[in-house]
Amino acid sequence: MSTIRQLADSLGLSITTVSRALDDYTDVSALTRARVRAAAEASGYRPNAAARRLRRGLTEVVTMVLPTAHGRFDEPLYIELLAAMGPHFVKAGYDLTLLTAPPGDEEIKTYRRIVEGRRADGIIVVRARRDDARIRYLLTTDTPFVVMGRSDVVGDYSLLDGDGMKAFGVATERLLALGHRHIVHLAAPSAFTFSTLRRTGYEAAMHAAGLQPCSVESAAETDPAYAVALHILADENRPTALLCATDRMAYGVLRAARELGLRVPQDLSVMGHDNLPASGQTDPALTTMELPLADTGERLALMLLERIKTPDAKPVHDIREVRLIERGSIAPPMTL
Amino acid sequence: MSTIRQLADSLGLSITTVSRALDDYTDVSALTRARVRAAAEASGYRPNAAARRLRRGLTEVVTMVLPTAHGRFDEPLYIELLAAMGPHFVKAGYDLTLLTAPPGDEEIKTYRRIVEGRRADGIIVVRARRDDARIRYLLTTDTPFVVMGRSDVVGDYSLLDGDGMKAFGVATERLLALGHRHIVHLAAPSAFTFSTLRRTGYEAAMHAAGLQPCSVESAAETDPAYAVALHILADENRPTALLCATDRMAYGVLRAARELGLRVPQDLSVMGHDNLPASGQTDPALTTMELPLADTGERLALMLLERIKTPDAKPVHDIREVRLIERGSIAPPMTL
DNA sequence: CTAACAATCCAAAACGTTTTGGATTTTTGA
DNA sequence: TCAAAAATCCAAAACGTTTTGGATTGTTAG
Repeated sequence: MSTIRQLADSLGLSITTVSRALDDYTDVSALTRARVRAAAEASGYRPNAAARRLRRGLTEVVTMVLPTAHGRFDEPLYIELLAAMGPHFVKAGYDLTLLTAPPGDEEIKTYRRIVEGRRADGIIVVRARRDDARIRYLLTTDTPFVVMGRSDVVGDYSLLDGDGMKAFGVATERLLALGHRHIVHLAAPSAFTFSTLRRTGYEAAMHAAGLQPCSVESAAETDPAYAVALHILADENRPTALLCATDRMAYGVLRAARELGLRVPQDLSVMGHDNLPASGQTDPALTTMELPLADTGERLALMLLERIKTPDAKPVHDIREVRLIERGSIAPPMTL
Repeated sequence: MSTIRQLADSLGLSITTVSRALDDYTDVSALTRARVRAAAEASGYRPNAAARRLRRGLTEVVTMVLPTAHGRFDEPLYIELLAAMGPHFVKAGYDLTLLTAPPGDEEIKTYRRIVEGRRADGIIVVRARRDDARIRYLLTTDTPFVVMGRSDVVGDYSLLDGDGMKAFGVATERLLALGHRHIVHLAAPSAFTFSTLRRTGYEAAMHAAGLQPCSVESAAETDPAYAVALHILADENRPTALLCATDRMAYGVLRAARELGLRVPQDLSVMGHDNLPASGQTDPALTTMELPLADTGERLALMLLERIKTPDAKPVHDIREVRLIERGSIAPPMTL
C-alpha cells in the first residue's frame, strides 16, 4: 500500500531521488542509495505496477493463448512447457498471462484485444497450423512473437520446432536395423505441417534402404487410429512394424493388436512420437520420440525475450533434435 | 495506439464525454453515445489497460502460482483446470497470470510480490498442504483468494476439494460388493490432507463391514509404490485387492503385479484416484476416481470472482462429489 | 415570465510512477 | 583564488485513463 511519495517523505528526499536510487542511477550518492534501499526494504515498498507500466509505456507482460476446442485442452505437455518458461519470464520481470480461446473468429478477436489494447509486450503462439490466421495477423502488427511448431505462412518470425523429419528417418532406420522390412507409417492428416515432415522422413529412409514406403493416413487420435490399424493388421500380408505419427495414434494401434491377438513386440513393433505421460504406462511401454520440454520452454522464453529486446534482429528458426526413447514396444521381427 | 484524446478530438467532444459514453453513463445523450460507439469501433480504440488500472486502483488480474519442484511440474491435470477457468475470467474482464515458484522461501516471496505490489485482485492456491505457509500468509492480508484442496490452516477462506473420504468409502464398498475381504489401502504420506481423508474413508468402510482395515504408507509416486507393492504382494497371505491413494501409485502396483506374475484383475484388483490420462492406457485400464476438472475449474473461477466482488461474504467450502470410473482392473476375487 | 429542474456536456484533478531539464553544492585544475 | 567540472539533488511534466464537481443549455411548473 505504500507509495514512493510516502517513502520519500519518510526519508526527507524527493521522489525523484528515491526512484533513481532504486533504479541504480549514478547521480545519487552511495550513502543515499543505501538509505533508500534500506528504507524500501524495511517498509516493503513495491512500485505500483500499473503506474510504472503506464509511465514506461510497456506492459511487462507476455501472453500465451491456449487453443481450446470446446472448452477443453487435453494437452498434458503444455503445463510442463509453461512451468519451464516461468522462471525465465520471472527473472526478466515479465508476467505470463494465460488466455484461452477456441480456434476461429473468437481466437483472432482475442489476439486483436491483446495487440490493440497493448496488453502484452510479446506473444507465444503454440500448436502452429499450416494456414495459421494467428501468424498472418501478427505479421501485420509490430508485436513481437514466437511460434512453436511450423506453419506454411511465410514471413519474418522466430519459431521453434522438433526436427520431425530427421527423427522419423532415424526411427525408420532403427526399425530397419532390427531387421524389419515391411514397415508401415500411420500418418496424421496432411493439414498439419508436422505430419508432412514426419512422413517425408520415413519415406526418405525407406527409399534409401531400397524399400517401398507405405503411409496410411488417419485422424491423429486414438479411436480413428485404432480403426485403421484393425484394417492394416487384419491383412494377410501385414507389416511387422507400425510407425505412428503420434503417441495417441500408437495407443490405438496397441489396442487393435491386443484385440487381434498379436503380441507386441514379438508379432508387431510399434513406435509413436510425443512421449506423453501415458506412454510409460502402456504394456509394453511405448517406444517413442520426444522434444525435451524443459529445454524447449526455456528456449522459447529466451527467444521471445530476445525478440522483445531487439525487434529488428533477424528472427531465428530453431529446429531442435528429437530424442528417441526406446522402450519395450519394438524388437526384431519374429522369423515366421 | 489510439488514445481516448484522439478519439475525443476526432469527434469534437471532451474526453470526459467519450469515457462516459463508452461506460454507459446516463448523462450522455443517446445520439452522442451512438456516435462515440461507432467511432470507437471504427478506429479500433481500446482503453490503455495500465492507465485504467492505475486510475481505478484495481488490476483486472488474477494469479495462480504453480508449485514447481525443481523446475518441473508434472501435473497434466492443471492444464485442463486452467483451460476450464479461462473463459470465465475472460468474460469477467480478468487476465489470468501464471507464475511458477518452487515451494519454500521463494514461493512466499512470490506471493508477497503479488500482494504487496498489488499485482492481482485475487489468487488461486492449488495443491493445498496440511501446514500451508501460503494460506497462512494470505490470511494476514486482505487479498481475496480461493484454495483447491484442503489444509489444516484454520481461518475464513473459500476452498474447493473432492470428497476423498466419501469416494474411498464408496470404492471400498465396491470392492466388498465384488466379494473382496482382504483389501489393503496403499496410502500417501499423511503430510497431505487428502491422504488422511482417503484413508479414513477406506477404514470406516472396512469397519462397517466388520473387517480389519490395513493401510500401508508410501511416497505418492510410482517407484516407491512399486517397491512397497512388491513387498505386500510377495507375502503368502497377500490381499486380493489394493486400493491406492493415487493413480501414480497404482501404476507402481501394476508393475509389481506384472513382475510377480500376478494377473490383474483375476489375481489382484487395483484401484487408483485422479484419472490421469495414462490411466486409460494401462493394461488392463485402471479403475479410478475423478474430480471432474471442467466443472471444478469453472467453480473455482466463479468462487474467486465472487470473493473479489464481495470480500465480506461468508467464504464457502465446496466439497465435490468424486466420480468412480470403472475399468478393467477390478473383478471378483478368484476363489482359490 | 421566472424559478426550478432535467439533460447534456466538460475542465481539471487524480492515480503512482519515471524522466526531463535544471539547480545547488562540492571538488578540481590552473 | 577563481572558473570549470563533477556530484548530488529536485520540481514539474508526462503517461492515458476515470471521476469529481460544476457549467451550460433547454424544458417544465407555477
